[in-house]
Parts: sequence; C-alpha cells; structure tokens
Amino acid sequence: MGFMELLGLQDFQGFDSLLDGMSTSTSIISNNDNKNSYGGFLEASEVLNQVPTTPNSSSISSASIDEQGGDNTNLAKEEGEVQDEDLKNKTTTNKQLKVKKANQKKQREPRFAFMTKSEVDHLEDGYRWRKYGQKAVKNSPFPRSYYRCTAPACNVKKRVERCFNDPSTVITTYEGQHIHPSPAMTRGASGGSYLTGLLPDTGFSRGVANVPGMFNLPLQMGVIANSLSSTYSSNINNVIGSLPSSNTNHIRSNTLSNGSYDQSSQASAAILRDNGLLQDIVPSLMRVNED
DNA sequence: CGAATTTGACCGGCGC
DNA sequence: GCGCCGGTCAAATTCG
Repeated sequence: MGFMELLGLQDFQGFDSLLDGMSTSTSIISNNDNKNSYGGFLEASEVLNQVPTTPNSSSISSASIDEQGGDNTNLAKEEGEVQDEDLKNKTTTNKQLKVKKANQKKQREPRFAFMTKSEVDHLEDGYRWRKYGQKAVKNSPFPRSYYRCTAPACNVKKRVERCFNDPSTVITTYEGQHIHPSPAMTRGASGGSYLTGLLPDTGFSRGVANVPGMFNLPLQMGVIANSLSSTYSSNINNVIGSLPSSNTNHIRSNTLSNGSYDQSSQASAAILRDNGLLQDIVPSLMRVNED
C-alpha cells in the first residue's frame, strides 16, 4: 500500500473498492514500437498484478489489449470519424441512417480487457457510465452488461461480464478513448487525490500505456490466462506474442500451470524487487518503499 | 422529476 | 437465404 498511502489515494472514492485490501504495486509494460498503435500511443501493454483475496474488495488480475480484434485485418485508421458516425446514429435514432451506414465498413475501437477479482460486477473507475444493454452470454450463466460513458460526445464503452469458469472474476473490456478528464479527478482535487488527477500525463496515462478507457489504474495485475475464457485467453496470448523480444523481458506472469494463480504477497514483492517495473510508469517522487 | 436501469426488439455480420 | 450471435436502441420502469 506504500505509494498509494503516500498519495492519499485511499480517499479516492472511485478506487476505494478497487484498492481496499490490495497491495498496490503496479507494472505496465509497453511496446516501444508505436507503429500501428492505438492513437499513436499504445501498441500493447501488460499489467502485472498480484491478487490478494479480500471479501468485498476487488483486484485486477490480468489485462490484455485487443487491438482491432487481434487477427482482424481491417484498416483501422480514422478513429475520430468512427465516433462521429456512431454519434449520429445515436442522436438521430433514425433507423434509415443505419442502412446508410451499411456501406461503410464498421470499425471497432481498440479494446482493452482485464480481469478483476470482484464481488460486484460494475467496478468504479472514476468515470460515469450508463448501462445501455445486457445480454446473456452463451456457455455462461452470467449476463454481459454494456456501458457507455455518460460524458457528452465521449464514445467510450465498456462491457462487463463474469468469467464463466471463475464466477469470482469479472472481465471488463474497454473500448475507445475518453476525450475528457475523469469526473472523479475534477471534483476531487482538493480533498483526496484522485489517481487520474495525479497521473494526467505522466506516461502512465498517455505516453507509456495509453490504455483506452482504462484510466491509469495503479493496480497490480497479472496474467491468469488459464482461467480466462478462450476468447480472452487468446487475446492475451496475442498481446504477449506481439511484443518484440526487447520487451518480453518485462513481462512477468504469475500464472501457474495448474490453472490457479498465485495469490501470495511474496510473489508480488518478488516481482517488484525483481524487475522494478514500477519505476517505468510511476515518477520516482511518487514511489515509496513498499516496506 | 430527471437520471439511470431494465429488457425485448431490432440490426448487421458471419457461417452454413 | 437463413439462422445464430453480438451489439445497440428505446420505451417502460425504477431510482434518487
């Protein structure tokens, strides 16, 4: 809990539920090669996490980037235009517009998915979301919920569903990029310190790992691909596989071959001591000794 | 009473 | 062409 306490982040309403009971060292690995990256920032990132199990708390277990669907060979060039088109459809609510849209190849925003140990489906992340749909997921007893950012003109979406083979795990998929600061950050400047306010352009949020819609979660993450659904598992594999060898040495996984994941804090500490990745994303002034 | 959620209908993409 | 499926819409309902 070291650097979070230093920053007073325990006051951050948005992340309270996320951080409670967690140790908070974080690592994000980014790819230096920016070509074809999302918005010119993010090629791929891996966030490592060690997961304590605390009732009523949540913690991120793994993350993956789904860039245009992985094996999708679409063009993926003009994100802005896509958003405008979606907005038009939304505001006019004219179904004939959709017919018009049929000519254009539908383009997907890059996605970022991560898994979270949580008892609640919808995790606070500092932004405000409006639920606009819910669908049953095939081969899963748990539904998938669809959320959209409530900020005007912001087209970020996210999907939330429970992992069917690990009901305690929530899979959250963000799609798009916020065009506005976090509401949490704008109203929390004086009291507690909101994470998104502290790390607006540190590279954590934009330069190093501009995770679409993910807003600088300073959380420990780890890959637990064995417990992922096949879809997300393959996504993670794609991400890791796409990293150039110069970056693969930054990847640390606490995945265990037997399908469970290591939840000992020792493993987390070992990871941090081992690779010191925290310094890659958190300015030195924000870091304190974990001890 | 406005905002948020629920939920069935609808749409487009895709495989057969 | 048809059916399945993921995703979205929007009216109805609930919530604060």
